[in-house]
Amino acid sequence: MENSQTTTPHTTSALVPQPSTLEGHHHNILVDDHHRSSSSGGRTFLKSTATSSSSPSSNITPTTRRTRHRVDAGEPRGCFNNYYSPRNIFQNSSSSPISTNLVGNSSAPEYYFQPMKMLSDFIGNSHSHFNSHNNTAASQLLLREMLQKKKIGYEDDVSEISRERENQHSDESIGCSSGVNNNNNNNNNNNNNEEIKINGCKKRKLYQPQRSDFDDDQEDFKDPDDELEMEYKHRDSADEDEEMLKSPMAPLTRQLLTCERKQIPRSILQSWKENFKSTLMTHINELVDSQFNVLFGSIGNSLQHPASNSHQPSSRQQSITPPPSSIPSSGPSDQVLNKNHFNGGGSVLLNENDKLRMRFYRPPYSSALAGLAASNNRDVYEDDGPLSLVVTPKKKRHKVTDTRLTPRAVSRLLGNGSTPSDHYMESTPSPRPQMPSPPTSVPISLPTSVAIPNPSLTESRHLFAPYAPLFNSVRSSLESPPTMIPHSMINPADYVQQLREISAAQQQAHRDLQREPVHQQTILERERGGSAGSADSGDTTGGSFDITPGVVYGPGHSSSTLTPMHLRKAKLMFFWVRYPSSAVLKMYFPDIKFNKNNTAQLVKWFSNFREFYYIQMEKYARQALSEGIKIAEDIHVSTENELYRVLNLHYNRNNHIEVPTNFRYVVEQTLREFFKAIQSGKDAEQSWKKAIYKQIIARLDDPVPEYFKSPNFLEQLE
DNA sequence: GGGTGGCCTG
DNA sequence: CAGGCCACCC
Repeated sequence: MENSQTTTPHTTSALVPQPSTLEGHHHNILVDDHHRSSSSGGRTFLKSTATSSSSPSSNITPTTRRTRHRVDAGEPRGCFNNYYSPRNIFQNSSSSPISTNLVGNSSAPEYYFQPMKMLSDFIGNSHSHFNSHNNTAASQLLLREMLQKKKIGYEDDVSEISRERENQHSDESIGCSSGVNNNNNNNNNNNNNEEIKINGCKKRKLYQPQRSDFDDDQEDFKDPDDELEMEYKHRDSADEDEEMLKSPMAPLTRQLLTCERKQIPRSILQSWKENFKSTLMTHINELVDSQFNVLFGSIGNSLQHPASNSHQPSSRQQSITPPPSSIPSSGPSDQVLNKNHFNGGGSVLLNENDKLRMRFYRPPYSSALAGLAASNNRDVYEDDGPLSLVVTPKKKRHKVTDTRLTPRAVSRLLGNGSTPSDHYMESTPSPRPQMPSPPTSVPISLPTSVAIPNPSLTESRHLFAPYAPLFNSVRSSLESPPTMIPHSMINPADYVQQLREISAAQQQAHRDLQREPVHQQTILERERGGSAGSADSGDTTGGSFDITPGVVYGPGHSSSTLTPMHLRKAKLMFFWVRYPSSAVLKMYFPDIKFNKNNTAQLVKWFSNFREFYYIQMEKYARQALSEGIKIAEDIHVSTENELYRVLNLHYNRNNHIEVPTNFRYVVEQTLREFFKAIQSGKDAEQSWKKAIYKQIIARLDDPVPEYFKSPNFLEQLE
């Protein structure tokens, strides 16, 4: 089939833009850019009215309004906008929280996430701790607790505090107003809403099960508040060992230390030890205090003392830290904070390992605290619709994955088995550069683009085990024995957490049961539990399941989690079907235990695939038109065409399979249809694409090969 | 009213 | 890719 069409090179090139051709036509090349930048091919509803877009001869009807005129869902007002561009394609990469996952995925697994829990424990413990020792006034306790929670919120983003302040500045008098008036630079209008709008979104996430705040944090490495992270890490790193040895969990601590020693220069450890004992508690207390003060400061001094007093029964530190204004309060911790203040500033104290960890490890503190604070605030301020300043933890997007880099590729990158500490590059959107992998024992991470599962990282190991050789290999080389010390504990910061957690384990029980790391058994039960168990209950505030969506106990066990591998598979399926029904999809993912959410997710994937597909179609159709093609039949798509390559790159990036020949035909037909529609000016109509979608494209679906149903298929994808 | 699919946005 | 929204369909 191809032959017939490709036989006439000149024709082909003329029709479907090919690189070489494009160069010749400067004009054409620009088309993309115009579209890209103006996001308009013709009508831009959003951005500009009559963008200068030089778009081809085709009319550009400046439809100024952005109102949705769609006659039919989806078939919009012909928006020519939003051509996908590399930028669009990669745009998320920088913000992808996935990077975190990588760590877990490759070898660090669930351990990695414990810090979050520990953090929560820590916090919780602190609370109870305080409370238990101060029964003086119930009211005070309550208030204190509230405050503390709030504080925690602040703490969450130490670095963000300033930001928060700016935002919430208006209400220094947090007391009553904090929850009400503040928070909202963003949500001024939302105060009245029952539902909390987060960044304009008030609905729960459909695909990403609601995750506890903690979990959320775990995943995201990338919070805006890097500084904060730095601060905490730093602070912690500066201190910790000895205390640990004396703690109840000494044995564990020792283990950790041992581990650490392997990585860290002795000298560093020594210094840590020396500093640790004297500073550990101080840091902790100060941390708490400073946060308290932040709150108190805004609320009023009157509360300050009681709080601080109640604080530490042991009264290790009574010092009252400076008011909010000087957030980084005085004291050791402050110094650290200041030092870290940034971008390298803190590096002074860091050795390579530290740095590494800093990248890999996301201190539970920040986000976790924020999350906790948020949740707590809800409790406390039940009546207040709006949440306190701290609240609105930004929703993190959990992109299932980016399969640009195959596991194999990763393994190649890994080479010796050490990790490509790609996190250094995590902000780089581009395809993973091959980084020499620093020999690190610490959290090993894979490039963010490596498939990491969705939220449910905790189970990544299990998830991938059956499928990806890569992961197995990685694990074999990198993964520690079962007894492996949690990576999370490697970082001194974690020690603190751990301490707190253990020492106060009992007290927190009431609160974070739901946050508990889910035991596999539990998970399994949940999954079996049917609807409830599945990540469905998105509504529930806690939606805890998402955390560990699906655990694969081994081949043959189904999971409710769609992994990057599944995504890859879905993309490949797109070569056959553009409009698969959910029923069909379910058939082809026998290893998935479907529920409402993951079904929707899968369907959404195809929707996204189509979107990309159609965007490309329109784009190239217009190019063809601009190149002077008069007859749709003159358009031929060969496997060499740029369009084809782009599509292949998108759906079959690593050439996992040979693209079915029919796909080329489908592409060609689609392109022609778009071309004809544009040529005839139909694109001026509201839903001009709809006809193409339904009458043409949807009918070109082919049956997906049976082998896609094979449980081994994913493995074959590597 | 639920399901579906497209558009827009991040 | 995901979230949200919306319009359509049944």
